[in-house]
Amino acid sequence: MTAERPYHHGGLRRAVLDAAVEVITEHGVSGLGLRDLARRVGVSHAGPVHHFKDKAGVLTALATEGFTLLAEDLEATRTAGGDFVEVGTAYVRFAIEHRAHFEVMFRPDLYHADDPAVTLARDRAGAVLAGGVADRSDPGLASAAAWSIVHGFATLWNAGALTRPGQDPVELGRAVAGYLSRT
Amino acid sequence: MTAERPYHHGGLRRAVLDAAVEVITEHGVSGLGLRDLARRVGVSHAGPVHHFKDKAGVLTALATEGFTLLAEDLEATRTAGGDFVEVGTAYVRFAIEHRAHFEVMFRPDLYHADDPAVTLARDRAGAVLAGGVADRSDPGLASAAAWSIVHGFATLWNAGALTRPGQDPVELGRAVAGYLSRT
DNA sequence: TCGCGAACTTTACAGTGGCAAGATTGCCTC
DNA sequence: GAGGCAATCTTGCCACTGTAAAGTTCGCGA
Repeated sequence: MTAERPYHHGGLRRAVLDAAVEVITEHGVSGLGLRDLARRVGVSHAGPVHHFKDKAGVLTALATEGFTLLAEDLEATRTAGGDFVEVGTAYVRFAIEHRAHFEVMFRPDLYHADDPAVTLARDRAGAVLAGGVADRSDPGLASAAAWSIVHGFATLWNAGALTRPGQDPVELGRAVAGYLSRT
Repeated sequence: MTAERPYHHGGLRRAVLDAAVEVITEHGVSGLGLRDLARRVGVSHAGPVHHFKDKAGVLTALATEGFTLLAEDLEATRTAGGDFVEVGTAYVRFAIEHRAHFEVMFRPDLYHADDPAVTLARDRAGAVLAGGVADRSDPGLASAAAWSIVHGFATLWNAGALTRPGQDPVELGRAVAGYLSRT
């Protein structure tokens, strides 16, 4: 014991973000506290401020990270030759595996939504989503429908509104997404 | 002036709920404060406690009210002979017109989700949603898909992720819901 | 008329987010 | 190696929040 922690933490930023993910996954974003995060990481209550400025700053960083991860996931399945159902399934998988990130990403009232980094990441993810629909008559509408069905499924599942006993949510999501492509 | 307010407010419960809707609509549920609500209504900061017990109690009441209103809307359009697209459109309309209620309803970490009144109202709304699908092969899956697409559209719209210049969201929602019924 | 319970107020306390000023450290330059 | 500088972290503070407990006012039925 007596692991005298050094004055400089080293990876404070990363540690705070990880702790935030843990808290949000367990208690929801409403249970997030800046001081509590600092305690978990073993740092004084104002430690994180230097890296994030705000509580909203922490969530901004989380949202940015989330959109970036999502964009990478979607781009990967797309370039691997995946059709809409595959990309939609990847969307659902992301929402379930990165529940904390996902929850923050679509609550722009919680973070600095006009931050350059986050808007960039969001646009990148949006571009993949918009470009993957087959309907040529009204691409905007078709992509809205596609986004809606996978996003709705993911949201409802994470809110606990869709629980089906003993069913894998990702496979269920794939089946739901499949409903749209039978056109 | 000097409208000496009486010791007893009279309709405190209703007034607090209305104020909460106003605050959430403007600043999101993260901007909601119990003391702020009391101030807006013109009552001491502990006034609302007697009616709601908690801050979560206020949100529980709001969620209950929301699910009840939604159930009534959906039942009405159903009994008026509406098909899935009509019921789905009603769902979207509700989410947009009662944005504050809708935002709270699907954030069970914010309120007492196991409260008897709210579970009752939620089940009632759920029953209407589950019973309105045409697909006989797998009704559960079909209703999940139906719920997902309208819920996703409503959520994304309210989050500001789907803005189309000068388009009526309800009509857009109807078009999106229509994508699913072309089976 | 009286009293009882519901509705509201007052007071108090622990905890929160944000800010300012100070302490500590690694690093870069000479 | 020595000195200085900027990044990093701490301490102390303030206004504010939610919640609990005890006191005050009022409507209403016996």
